[in-house]
Amino acid sequence: MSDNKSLLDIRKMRILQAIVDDYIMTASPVGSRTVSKRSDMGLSPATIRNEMSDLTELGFLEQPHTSAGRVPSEKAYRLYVNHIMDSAKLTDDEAEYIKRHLDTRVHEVGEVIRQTAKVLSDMTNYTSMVLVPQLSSMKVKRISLIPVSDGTAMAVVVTNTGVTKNAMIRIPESLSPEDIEKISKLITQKLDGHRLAEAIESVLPTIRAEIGEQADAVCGMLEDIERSMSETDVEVVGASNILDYPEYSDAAKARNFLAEIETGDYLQKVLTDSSDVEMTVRIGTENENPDMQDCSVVTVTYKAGGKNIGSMGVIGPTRMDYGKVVAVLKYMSRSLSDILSKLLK
Amino acid sequence: MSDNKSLLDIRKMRILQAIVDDYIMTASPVGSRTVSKRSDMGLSPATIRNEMSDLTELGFLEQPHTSAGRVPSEKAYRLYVNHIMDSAKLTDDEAEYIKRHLDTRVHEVGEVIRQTAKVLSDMTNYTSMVLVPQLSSMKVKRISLIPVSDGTAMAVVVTNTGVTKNAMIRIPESLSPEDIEKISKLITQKLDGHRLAEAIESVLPTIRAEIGEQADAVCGMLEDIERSMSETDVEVVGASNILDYPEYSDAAKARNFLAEIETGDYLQKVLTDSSDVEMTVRIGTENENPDMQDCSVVTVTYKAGGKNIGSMGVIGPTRMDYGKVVAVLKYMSRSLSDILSKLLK
DNA sequence: TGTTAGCACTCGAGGGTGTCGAGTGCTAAC
DNA sequence: GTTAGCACTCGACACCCTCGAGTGCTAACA
Repeated sequence: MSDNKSLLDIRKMRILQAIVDDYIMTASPVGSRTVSKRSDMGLSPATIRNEMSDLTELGFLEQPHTSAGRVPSEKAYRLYVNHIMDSAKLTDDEAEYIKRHLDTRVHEVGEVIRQTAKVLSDMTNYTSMVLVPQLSSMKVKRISLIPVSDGTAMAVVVTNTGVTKNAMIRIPESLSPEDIEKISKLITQKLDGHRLAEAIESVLPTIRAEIGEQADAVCGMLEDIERSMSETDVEVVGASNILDYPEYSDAAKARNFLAEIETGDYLQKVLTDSSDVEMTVRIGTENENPDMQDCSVVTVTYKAGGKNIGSMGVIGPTRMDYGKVVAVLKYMSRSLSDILSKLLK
Repeated sequence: MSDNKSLLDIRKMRILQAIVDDYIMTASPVGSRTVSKRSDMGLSPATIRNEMSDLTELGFLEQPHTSAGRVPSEKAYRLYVNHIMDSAKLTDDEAEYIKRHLDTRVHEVGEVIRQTAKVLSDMTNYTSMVLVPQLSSMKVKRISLIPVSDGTAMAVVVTNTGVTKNAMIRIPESLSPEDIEKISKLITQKLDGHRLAEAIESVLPTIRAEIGEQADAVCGMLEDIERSMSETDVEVVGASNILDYPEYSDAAKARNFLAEIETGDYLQKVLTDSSDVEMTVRIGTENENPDMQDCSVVTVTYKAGGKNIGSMGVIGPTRMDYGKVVAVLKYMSRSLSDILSKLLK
């Protein structure tokens, strides 16, 4: 892939960039005349045509039909993202906008995540998604069990970073509220400072030793808790934005896209798969999901206390403004990381 | 409005019904020939035409242009819903489908609500919404406070019906976990069996008397809790279904509609406004929201233990299949009420 | 050798025209 | 009161034409 760069001389690169830039703005095929005028390289359309012909042969451009302009191929976007795109700086206005709308006084993680998704979508006018920080990687500080009715209780897990999550779990009907409180204290004490998944295995024997008879019940409860803790939540905003782009003016296509967004399965998969890579860009068919193969997904991670705890991303047409999206995402990643680091102490 | 019935003789009614039925299916203007054939009244198209002309004059039909068929007006839908529509029975298959997909073994309210919304949307192919049972009308059984970090705690409210809700609240930094536990027990004891809103007023003085110094803090906490308990959650499923209907083939229109659905504000308003009326139907411009004025919203309430605790509804084009929607909603209302009544004991 | 002007060619978009068919309203006859 | 007949309307659709943007090729130029 990095061969691409050496394959193309500077001029071809500049022409390709001009074409991609133009196509990103207009969504209609770009002709040699336009490139000649727009790119201040002082070349005539004829020359540009020759170069464009080469670029087409090399697979960077595609021709919808003989006498239309050229359209960038996925390969071109890939090259653009990897080598050409000058990771645009945000304008002062944009940075200002983000600052103003990410309310740092908010004291709840969920609220911060929602705000982040909103800002991300508003800034880019694409669909945004933010993975809610995942507990499984954090250390447990407290697990509280609250009796709800005979047979069910709510478990609230608090991590050392202050992120919380709760789950309804089934409990043996025989347990009294007092029993539950006892168990609650016991498991908090045993799990404190451990990661939930690994702690369960190492700690269970101890628990079993201490409270013989109810051990099985506790064991089941911990498994319930672990299961629901490992469920990931995604905050999605701006799904309807996709209808602003002509590539989705076909109702059936838009429908498939939106239905996929609505279930969230693919988004969740992308975000969790990308949650340890600082930045990923999936262009068109690089998405496994068929309904997503003419859009692109860009993700970045965010941290708290120097450690990756989640990721977020933007979904738009393949012809998205990669420069802006990357700039916004990087900036937002830093902002969110700062806020969370403070919030979670 | 009920005059309408007397205004129209039986034959006009039957013709109108035939037109509405046909238009609901096809979404294209209905001509006299079609009515003549479809409705087995043995009348020639010419006769039908005379009647249709009258119906147009009376405001029940509209003519897109001179030589198209007629389209039902909102007034016609209103009449249809109020008087004509035979509140269709579900087919056995449909009832079976609902039974199969509403898993009665699920033991968590939230999950039941999500399932309900899903089934509702799948059955009708419109957008569905279900209001999560509201706590404010229920009696508190327990309020647990769980320390999360200095300055914040999570409050979990459990009602006598077993519905739970939690909220992050701010607490004075000076409170130790032990203090919090004490307060937690105190307010549970004081509020047990009362409705949250009214209890706060009546109980606060007692609390104030018992724990002088921290009373203000507790007071603030209770207000925080009350505020977030009165927030209503709505589960929405099938927003993208609207793109299946030609009336939303215009991207801009679809966009507005979906954006409105996405914020959920209007849906929430409709559901809460309707949460004490067994069934409501809002047709077209009967919706206050401009973006919703060419769709209809039908809602029903659901109960637990004989008492209304929430509502749910379906949103679709004005030309929706009211008969089916009403039948499904009524059936689902009973099903959900049954499930919740058992679940919440 | 790289660049450019010129030119014939292609093809979609858009506008105009004509036909077709569904539908109407009116009138007169049953 | 119902119906057949008829002239009329109007959108949908197919067809044709023109226009313009764009191409590829060739030959001339620096």
